[in-house]
Amino acid sequence: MNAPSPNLLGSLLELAVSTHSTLLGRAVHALILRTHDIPLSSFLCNHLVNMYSKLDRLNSAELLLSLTNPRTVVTWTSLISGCVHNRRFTSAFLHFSNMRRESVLPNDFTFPCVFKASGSLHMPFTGKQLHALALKGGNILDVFVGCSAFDMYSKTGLRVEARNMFEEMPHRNLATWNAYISNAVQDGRCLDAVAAFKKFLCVGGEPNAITFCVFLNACADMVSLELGIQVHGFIVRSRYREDVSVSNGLIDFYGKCGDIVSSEMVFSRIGCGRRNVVSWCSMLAALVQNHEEERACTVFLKAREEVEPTDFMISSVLSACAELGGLELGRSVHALAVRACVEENLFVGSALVDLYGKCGSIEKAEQVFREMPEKNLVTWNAMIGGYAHLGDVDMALSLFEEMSSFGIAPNYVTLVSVLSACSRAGAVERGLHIFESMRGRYGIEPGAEHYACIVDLLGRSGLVDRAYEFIKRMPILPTISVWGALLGSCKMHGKTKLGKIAAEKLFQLDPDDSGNHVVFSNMLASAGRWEEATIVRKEMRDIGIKKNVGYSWVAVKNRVHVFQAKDSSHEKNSEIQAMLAKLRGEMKKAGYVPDTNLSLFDLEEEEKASEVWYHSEKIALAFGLIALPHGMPIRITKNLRICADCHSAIKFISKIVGREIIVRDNNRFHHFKNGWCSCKDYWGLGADVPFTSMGILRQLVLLGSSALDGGIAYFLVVEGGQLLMMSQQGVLIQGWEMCRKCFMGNSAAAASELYQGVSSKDRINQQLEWLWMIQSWKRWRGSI
DNA sequence: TTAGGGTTAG
Repeated sequence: MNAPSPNLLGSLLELAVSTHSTLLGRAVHALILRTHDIPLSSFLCNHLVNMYSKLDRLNSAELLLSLTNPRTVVTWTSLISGCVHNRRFTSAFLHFSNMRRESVLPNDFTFPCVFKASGSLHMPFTGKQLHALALKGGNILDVFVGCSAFDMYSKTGLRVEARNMFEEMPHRNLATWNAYISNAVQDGRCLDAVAAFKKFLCVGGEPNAITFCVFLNACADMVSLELGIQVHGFIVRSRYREDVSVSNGLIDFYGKCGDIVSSEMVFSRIGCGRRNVVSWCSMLAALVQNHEEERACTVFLKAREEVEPTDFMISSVLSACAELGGLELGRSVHALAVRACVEENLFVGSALVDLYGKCGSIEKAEQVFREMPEKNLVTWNAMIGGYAHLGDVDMALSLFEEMSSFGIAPNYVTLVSVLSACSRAGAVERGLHIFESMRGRYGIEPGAEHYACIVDLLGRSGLVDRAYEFIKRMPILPTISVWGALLGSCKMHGKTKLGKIAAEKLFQLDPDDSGNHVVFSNMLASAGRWEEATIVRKEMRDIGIKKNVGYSWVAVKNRVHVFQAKDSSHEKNSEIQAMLAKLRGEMKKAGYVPDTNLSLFDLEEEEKASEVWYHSEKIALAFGLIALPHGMPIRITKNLRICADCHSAIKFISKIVGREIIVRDNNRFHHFKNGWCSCKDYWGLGADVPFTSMGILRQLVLLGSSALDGGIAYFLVVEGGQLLMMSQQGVLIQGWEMCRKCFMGNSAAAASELYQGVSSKDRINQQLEWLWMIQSWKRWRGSI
């Protein structure tokens, strides 16, 4: 056999790089060693160094470099560029200085790499030294070098140097202008970006896909829908009409401007064949940004049919889950993250901490937080927010201190969490102290959310009048949340007169919200002012505000059982009623008195007691007690807030039956155990907006814990009251029994059928999947 | 005849 030519081998190594295949790279390396004499030529060595460093196999690349003779600037630049490519900027500098130690001079290819490294590491002084070196060698005149130096100055915040660099450039090309516009946008100088774009067009420049994307970002940041629409028109007339990345930029732009309909239009225009993972992510992010979390989850499930999940996609959908309180879907997405090896990603990790914190699984949030190799402010905020959610002021404050000891400065969001933790825990003095030191100590101007926290803090602790005085002295206009906090406190402490003031402000600011009307009428009702309460209810009806219908549901085996108030339609109704009667007797003995304040009509006491007694969450709980094995926690979900009576009743029941009961309402989680609730009797005073429609109930995704064990996610989808199982690609698994068999390890055929729905890009991937499968099965068997 | 700049999503 003739030895393959160096050119052919070089091309094969390039192929290995472009397909991210270390396997191919190593195979070609082996072929080279078999067919070529040692020492290898510099040409082949350079290719090998490049291949290994691009594929992030730095040890191999360094070893190859040490064997290369002579080592030229090409050898070194191959290694350095690979480091930069894999964001190993410090290694890039290490090799750069090793190169200089061998007296090898950097060239026009080396400088862009090291400029990028210093820009990314925010090292302006190193950047300046490099600039001096590039001036001395004359490399700065090169358009690539000049552009990357300009980019470095922009990214390290040296605006004057950046501008000088741009103005002194002998040549500018499309990339230079793109870099200019992009940095202007990132710097918040959007008008400058627009001016540059116009100037670029004036000097006869022809924009490309990147120019459009970057420019659309400027439009989105200025929320200039009009300008963006003009650019859209421009794009439609250009040859970038069909360009996927430009379309993705448009989806993002419309999403940021709140025009979700246009985002969807652009998305659907791309079509199935051409849309890529970024298209899906942009669409997903646009929905999340516009608070369409349920649709975002649906889009995510559809995206899974076409593309492999990325860290971007997973973190976006996790934030949708967190907003919805969708612990089950969130857990299955966590499993996907493990499988996709992105669970350590900064954004994914932060989103997981946020999800578990918001869903009340604080131990899980702590675990993810502790295990994250890298944290940023968002991560810390998510964890502090988790403690705030629980009302654990001590943990929230100690983490806040710890964060400062790591040299991380808090921001607006951090202080909202810290203050809300104080208010939930009734830590009035500490809360006020932190609020007063916001400007001086942390340099943060208090915003509406901070004021709302303080109103809540004062009001909740009974200082309702002081809270009102505080509002009157506010330097900014009080928002819905500020008045909402006051109304809630008034209801809590029976301050009807002040409550009326707050309610009237709320009706002005947010006339369509049913929650405010409900809280107000309930406040009047609990003060015995039934006539006025009835008037508010009538007003609500007259202007067409309806109180949302409450549902509670509980999952038992492979079915979700949904209940409404006074529901008697369930097939086990007689057993449910018997259970309720039994509980009622035992609770009465334990000292339970029905809290009828929240039953909404002017009824006799006896009738009111029975109204609250038949709330949907109590019926769901009674059913759970009948249907779920003893010792198993009962998880109930409710689309509205849990009422005070049910909250008190479930505390009693948790002690009587010795069971853990977890109720997830539209606002938060309640973890009942031995007569106590994790919320410490606080569950927010927010509006009574249902967190989920019945639509999502059908889409509700549940997940058995076994799936998390092996990092394999199956979606259990509720459809028509039946639980169905779906693979990650959205393929329906026929028969729950088969899946069970598969986990029992009884049927290899069932397992392989299950796996038909899972795409395997190459054999290695498939083997890994099988490995996961076997491991999870072993772990599952070990646990029973 | 091997190495390079600007890049849409959170």
